[in-house]
Amino acid sequence: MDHSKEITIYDIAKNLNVSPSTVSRALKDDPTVSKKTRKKIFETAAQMGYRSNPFAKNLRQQQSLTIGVIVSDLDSPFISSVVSGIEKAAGEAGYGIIITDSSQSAVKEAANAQNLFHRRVDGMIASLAPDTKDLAHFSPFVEKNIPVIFLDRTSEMAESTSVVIDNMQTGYMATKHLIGQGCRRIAHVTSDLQHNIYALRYKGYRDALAESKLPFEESLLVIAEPTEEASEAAAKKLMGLKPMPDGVFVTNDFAAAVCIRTFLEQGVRVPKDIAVVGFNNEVIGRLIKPTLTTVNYPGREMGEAAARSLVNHLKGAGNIGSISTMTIRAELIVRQSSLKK
Amino acid sequence: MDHSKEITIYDIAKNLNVSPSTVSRALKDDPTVSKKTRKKIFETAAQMGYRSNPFAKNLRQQQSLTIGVIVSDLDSPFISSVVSGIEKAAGEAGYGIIITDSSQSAVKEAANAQNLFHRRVDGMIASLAPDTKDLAHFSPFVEKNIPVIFLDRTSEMAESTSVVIDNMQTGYMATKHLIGQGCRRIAHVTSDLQHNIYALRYKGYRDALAESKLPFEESLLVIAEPTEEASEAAAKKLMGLKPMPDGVFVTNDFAAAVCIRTFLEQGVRVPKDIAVVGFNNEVIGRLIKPTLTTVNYPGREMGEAAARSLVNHLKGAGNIGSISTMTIRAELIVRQSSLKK
DNA sequence: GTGAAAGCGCTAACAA
DNA sequence: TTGTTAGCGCTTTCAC
Repeated sequence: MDHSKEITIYDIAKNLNVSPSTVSRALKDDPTVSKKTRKKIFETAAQMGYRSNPFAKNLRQQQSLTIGVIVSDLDSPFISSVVSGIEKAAGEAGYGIIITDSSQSAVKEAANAQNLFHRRVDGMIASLAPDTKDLAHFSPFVEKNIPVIFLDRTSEMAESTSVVIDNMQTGYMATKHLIGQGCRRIAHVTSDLQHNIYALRYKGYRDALAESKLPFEESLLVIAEPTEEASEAAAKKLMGLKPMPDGVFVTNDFAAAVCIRTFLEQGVRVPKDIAVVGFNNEVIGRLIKPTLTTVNYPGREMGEAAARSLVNHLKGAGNIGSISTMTIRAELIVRQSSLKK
Repeated sequence: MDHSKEITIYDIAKNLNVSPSTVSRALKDDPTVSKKTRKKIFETAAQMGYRSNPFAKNLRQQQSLTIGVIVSDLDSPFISSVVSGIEKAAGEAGYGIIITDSSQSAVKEAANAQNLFHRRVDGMIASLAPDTKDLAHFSPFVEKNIPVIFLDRTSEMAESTSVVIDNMQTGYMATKHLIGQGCRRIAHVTSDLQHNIYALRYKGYRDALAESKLPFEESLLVIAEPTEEASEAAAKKLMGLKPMPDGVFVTNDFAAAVCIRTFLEQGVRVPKDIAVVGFNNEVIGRLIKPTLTTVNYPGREMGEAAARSLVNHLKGAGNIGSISTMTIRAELIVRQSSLKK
């Protein structure tokens, strides 16, 4: 397509009356090349407008300096902060990232995995789709010894490195906080418990209740996808319970915000009648009234941690699976929506 | 690193007693290869676990099937929806995307451009950093005839294809709406007017005022970056004006939300005392009280449009610059914050 | 319908 | 310190 010819190391070599290998070496700042020639080569390279050809390099070295990323929904605040962290850490290490979005579909996830496999990424970071059941689409990577790091949404099956937060701990922490505020009848609005991140948060919630000898009934557990409609329905369901719960732990900020809005519309006061804790520390939490107590889920840090660990591994530390799970600290951010005292 | 050997077309060829060229042809479904051998080759390729080597292919064909993307802040709702649109359209056309984030810095943007240039992307999509003044870092692409599409944040200097919304029109539309609601003294909170997207919205605002013969004074124009502090300060500034404005057009939803919160805290009623229109249609707009009237800025569509147009061009339609600007329709979403009637 | 052979640009033995 | 050479895996012209 472009007709301005590409400069190669051969052109530089000819121009300077040295051999291509010398140029190649010089360009890598190899000290076996004399300082003087190195300098000369650098200069003419720049002046001739040389750019190295990564394809030739990759072909030779069998590596792409590229990391494949699969996420479930790029267009979400949490994921985009994760990706931004990955991009940062990978970029600093000289790696590029190829991003694919599974749109929450296991089928598309598998297609993306295949695609990235064929593009010969050096490593993978994946956040699984909600409905991903088996990990067969990652086995080509395993066979070829291409490291895969799972992030946030992992699978128990995965015998691999993953970066997660301590979901159980966060569930426990959030519930404990509500108990500390005097709540005695605490509900839990969450998503599909098949998924381990939700199952673990649920377990933390139950543990906290049990520890404080507070009762649990099935009706206090509401499963609702974090859509506007479902969250509104969930809130109404809670209001219908007798007696009404005096606290609720919602595993998503957006859903929590919708719940609060619904409560207020019906004259239920927050936090006085019902205290609310959300999850994710999204920006909305600071803007609604009352401001939202939430769990800060450090997406950026998680992305950075995943990428850094992948790169370290790639750069030949070589100790596969030396760490199998990295747990990033999540913290409770207390705001108005949960403060009864 | 991986010891399980890679299968090449030579292995397949040997296995089947045909020549590598036949295999190469067959794998591309070239009809000059007999149907029978084609089928056999496909089967053994699959069975042997062959994957084509994109580096060799790229080296031969001088193209990477990759699009470089530069954004100013990946971790923002608008940008992430843009990227998600790019990913979708590019992926459908068989292109991968390499994403880089300039963190709003012109310097980093230039570094990213260089990086992508060296990675030999086939095309580029860029959303400029706020402080990017000159476009020198894109000239290597121009010289090599690599198409660059600018998105959203463009530059007048750019003699290239760009995808934008009609910013002037949105400014006009938003202001006109406020006028229609009976506002007579309308303020404008926006960012650095050096940047054309803000300059154009401002012009639209002024045009609407002029058309309705409404007065404008300098004090009605408040420049504030969309941070929490600056937006709060902006709101306070407006409340201090005498007489106080009865309407305000804020060029960012988050900033608008902070303004509303600040107004309400000081006992200023929205929309009764002051009507508010935001910009971007972010999710917060639906959750705050009152819900926020805003301009819907279709990030996903813009990303898709940019990628599709780039890919078309790449696939050899070849008509460089046949379209120089694609304008995507933006629309006003009316909610409570602006309804005086 | 199929094969032989050259070459894309680079790196890394090995030689000098 | 520098040069020679082979080869990474693929495509494509030209020949058969």
